[in-house]
Amino acid sequence: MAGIGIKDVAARAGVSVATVSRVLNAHASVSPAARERVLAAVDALGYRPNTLARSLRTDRTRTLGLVISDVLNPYFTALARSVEEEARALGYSIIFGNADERPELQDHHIRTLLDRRIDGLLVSPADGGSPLVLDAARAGTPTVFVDRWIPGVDVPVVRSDGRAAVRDLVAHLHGLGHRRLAIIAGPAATTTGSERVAAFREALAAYGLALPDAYIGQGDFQAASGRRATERFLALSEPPEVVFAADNLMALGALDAIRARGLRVPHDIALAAFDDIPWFVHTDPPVTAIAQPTDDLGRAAVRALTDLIEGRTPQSVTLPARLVVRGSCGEHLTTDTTRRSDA
Amino acid sequence: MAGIGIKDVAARAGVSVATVSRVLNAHASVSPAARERVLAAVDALGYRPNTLARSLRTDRTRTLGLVISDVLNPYFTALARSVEEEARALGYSIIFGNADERPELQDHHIRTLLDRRIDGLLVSPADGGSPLVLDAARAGTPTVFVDRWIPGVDVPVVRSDGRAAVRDLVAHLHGLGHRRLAIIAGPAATTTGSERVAAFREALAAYGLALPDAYIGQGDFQAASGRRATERFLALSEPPEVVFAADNLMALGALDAIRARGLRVPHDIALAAFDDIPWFVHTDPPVTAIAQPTDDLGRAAVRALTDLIEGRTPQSVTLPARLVVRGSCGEHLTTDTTRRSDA
DNA sequence: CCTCCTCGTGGAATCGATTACACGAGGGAT
DNA sequence: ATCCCTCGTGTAATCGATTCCACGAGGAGG
Repeated sequence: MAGIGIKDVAARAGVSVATVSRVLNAHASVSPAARERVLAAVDALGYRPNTLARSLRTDRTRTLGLVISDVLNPYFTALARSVEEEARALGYSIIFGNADERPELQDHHIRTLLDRRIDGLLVSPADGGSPLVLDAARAGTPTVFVDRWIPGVDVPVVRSDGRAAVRDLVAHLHGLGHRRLAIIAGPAATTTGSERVAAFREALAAYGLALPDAYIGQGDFQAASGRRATERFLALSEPPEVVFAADNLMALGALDAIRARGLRVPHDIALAAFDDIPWFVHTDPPVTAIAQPTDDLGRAAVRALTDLIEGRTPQSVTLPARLVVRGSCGEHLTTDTTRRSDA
Repeated sequence: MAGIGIKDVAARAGVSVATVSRVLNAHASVSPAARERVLAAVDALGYRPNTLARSLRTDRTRTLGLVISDVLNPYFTALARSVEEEARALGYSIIFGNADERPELQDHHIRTLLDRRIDGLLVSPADGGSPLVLDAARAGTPTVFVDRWIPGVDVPVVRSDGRAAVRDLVAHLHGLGHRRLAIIAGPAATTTGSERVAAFREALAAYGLALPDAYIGQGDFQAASGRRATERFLALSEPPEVVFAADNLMALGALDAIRARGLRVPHDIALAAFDDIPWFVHTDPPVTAIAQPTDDLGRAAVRALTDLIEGRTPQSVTLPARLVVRGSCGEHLTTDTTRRSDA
């Protein structure tokens, strides 16, 4: 029923299937007359090649898999969007998998992506040691890490370096008089989870400030964990003056917790976040954040992956993040650097 | 190289490929001994069936296509997440396409989804008359509309009805003394674009209020259009007292415009939005919004589609939306009905 | 005029699964 | 003992493309 095949086209055009295939793939030589008739037949029948059959034969799907950590996180959806856009421009399709920050769900998606014989894999690993990711990379599936990576795996990495921006942030906070600074970290098993803490600690050290364990909240990059960590901070006998959330969702959770406690930002406690999102302009108060060049990251990741697939030598890329000061840490000293929401 | 096939498994297990296939598909009768050896071989070789070949033969991919209007819109990502979750529970995979509210991009994705021979299509059409969607539905691809639909096409629709909630909203606004109410509409070509205006107009009529053309802003469900429409409202000689944005992104744009103008919500102008998102709790001020039961919509849509695919009779579903009052329209009278961000 | 190449073309193998059909062995009924 | 079913299994066709190889026609060069 729903089956117009290459044979039907061949019959209508009065040629063999080989010739039809050659026309469709701009292969070898085909006479203008035959090409004409084939194209006419394709058109008349509304023929579309069966990509399953094609891929089975050629062992290429022109499809990339992208496993993102959390679709509900605006940072990752922005990343996904730019990845898809660049891939489309390069003639590839993207199949997404949403790991929801759960390693087993990540593995599920990687498994089904590999089963679909994608040409390459783009991952921001939800944990440090997923055996499947490692297997995939070792087994020869072209793989690129984006945002997060797994140390010791020889795979290109596209990410942004937030250290300078974190230093700027700490300078800003110190300048406002804050001395007791806390962080809500991501999972230690993720690079972004541990690196941001390290960067924060280093930056504090430059001002002779320590980062006591009680001021390190353990989160999982999701809102609920940000709320829990913040509640714990607020219950301390000496609560921090500033909470720095390692991603935007945990910052949301922190706001929830602060609000539930009846406190005000920044008067009672200051807040800053990693990852900038359009809503931060309009929160109460506007949130000071570290912005990543999301679109560039997505583009670079796709380019690295297609380079790998097509036999060129891929480049790891590290782009700088930058601090965007708003009002959530106190007195707003600089000129307004807020972003428009469609920036 | 990267090719462990069913033949290899058969050879190692000392059986034919037919037997291997039967074991893997829990088909007909296989002796326990043979089954045992096959499973052992599968395990030892780390064999994974080639889904391309399988689908080519069986003409089923156990994959559904979901074309959403905009990945950057939290409403749609929440929908996508629940769709994927339910599909996974039912043994299906999802391939997403992001239309970015652009009909031609929507068609591109529908095209590639059909080329991939998905078993069914879930669409929230970006415009009213995409020929491809119609073709797909008519050509026999099981199709379900979600959120938005195209009138006159005989396809199940899963959506929510906001009329009651809009009436509640208008009652709330009227009760606060507002009389000049404006709306930022979505594209007229989308059902959600026109219906929300109609519901708003009806509700106003119940209070003897009119909806002049000048108070209908034409948006496209994206932030920039919300900003433009709001700027136009503010430039009127008699600006509205309330702006009701037909989706959350246009509400974001409206906030941008209001803020740029140096005005305050709700003191200078009130704001309400269709679609509730976690950030609305923390904006300045918290935004009164109409919440859709996103998770239920996603689940119902997948069930309707799989019913269609598997030969059961699918059900169209309409679920009610509900008003969530916060502070953005003025004096906060009711008890706090804000949502926690992980609700 | 004969040979040789090139060009356009078609036949058929192939990718890796599923599945209709055939077949032999074994058990129960008569 | 004979017949017939059932059960487990293998052989081979098939899905819809791509692509190697062979082949005939026609032009160029000797």
